[in-house]
Amino acid sequence: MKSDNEKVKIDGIDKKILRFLMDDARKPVLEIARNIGISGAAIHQRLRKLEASGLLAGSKFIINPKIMGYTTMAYIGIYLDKAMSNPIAVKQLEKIPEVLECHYTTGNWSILIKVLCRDNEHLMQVLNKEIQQIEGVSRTETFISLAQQIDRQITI
Amino acid sequence: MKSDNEKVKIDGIDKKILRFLMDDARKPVLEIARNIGISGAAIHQRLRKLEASGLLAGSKFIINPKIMGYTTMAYIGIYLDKAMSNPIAVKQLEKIPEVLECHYTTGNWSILIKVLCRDNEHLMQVLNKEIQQIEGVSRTETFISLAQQIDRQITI
DNA sequence: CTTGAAATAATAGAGAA
DNA sequence: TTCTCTATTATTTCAAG
Repeated sequence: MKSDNEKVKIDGIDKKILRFLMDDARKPVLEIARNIGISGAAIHQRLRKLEASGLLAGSKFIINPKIMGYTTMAYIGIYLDKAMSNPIAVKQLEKIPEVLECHYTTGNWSILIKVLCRDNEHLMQVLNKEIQQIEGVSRTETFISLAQQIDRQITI
Repeated sequence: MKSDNEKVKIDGIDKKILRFLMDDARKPVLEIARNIGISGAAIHQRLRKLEASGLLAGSKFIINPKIMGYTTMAYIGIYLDKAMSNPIAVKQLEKIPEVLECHYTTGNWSILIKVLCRDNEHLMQVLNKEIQQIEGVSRTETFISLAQQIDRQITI
């Protein structure tokens, strides 16, 4: 694994491989091989290299939260008291399963989080009974995502 | 595929399978089978059911943008003129590859987007030469993510 | 859900362009 | 180096119980 900020050079074949797998992590290597016209072993070797470079950070099954009854997504900007250190707050946020992302941000807030809840009532409970209860949280601003209209990774 | 808001019932075995695959989409079904003590074919059958239910929305290879030289992530709140319809703006945003997410939100802004850029200068260019140039965009507020401290999917 | 068989894929090693 | 070819092992997938 290279140091996290070191750029890696990838060629057109690498890009083709990555585009296939970013779209479907379970696509068989041999199928990709047939598509782009080199041997499966070559793809395999390239994938090992890409993995060693740190560029490949694993793979995930994507599940549709709506089917599980989770239909309310929101961003919440959190103001922390000066005395409250960010890492301690993050540790508390980690314990709340509805918190999917947490960013240490410039601007108004100390922290910006993304939460996923079943409905607005559930969101209200998470806000009042979980997030507001964290010591050092002084105020929050909530933005409900009525629709997520774009969702993608970096373009290769 | 069930209608998008219909809940699906999954049992403990489904949950175990999903937890494995949400963490590593390429984990062999037989390996999961050995882990949880049922046959590979049973897992296969369950996965087909979960896929048919719409709960499984595919799989993705995750790539580490830092290794590609993309180190600046930011959220941008966008104010739209009343005359500007959201779908038209979204169509323009889709053309900007640095825009990874786009949410139609309640609250101050009409739109909240997530962008990924190489550095702050690149972010500035995307802001000034791409986003601000979209017709109907009156003002923006940018929040740079200094660190993403949590990043996960819904807990099963 | 299981078994068992057939088709397909992953992977390692040797050697050529 | 990066590829191809080949052989071995492992996995996927299907049909039947």
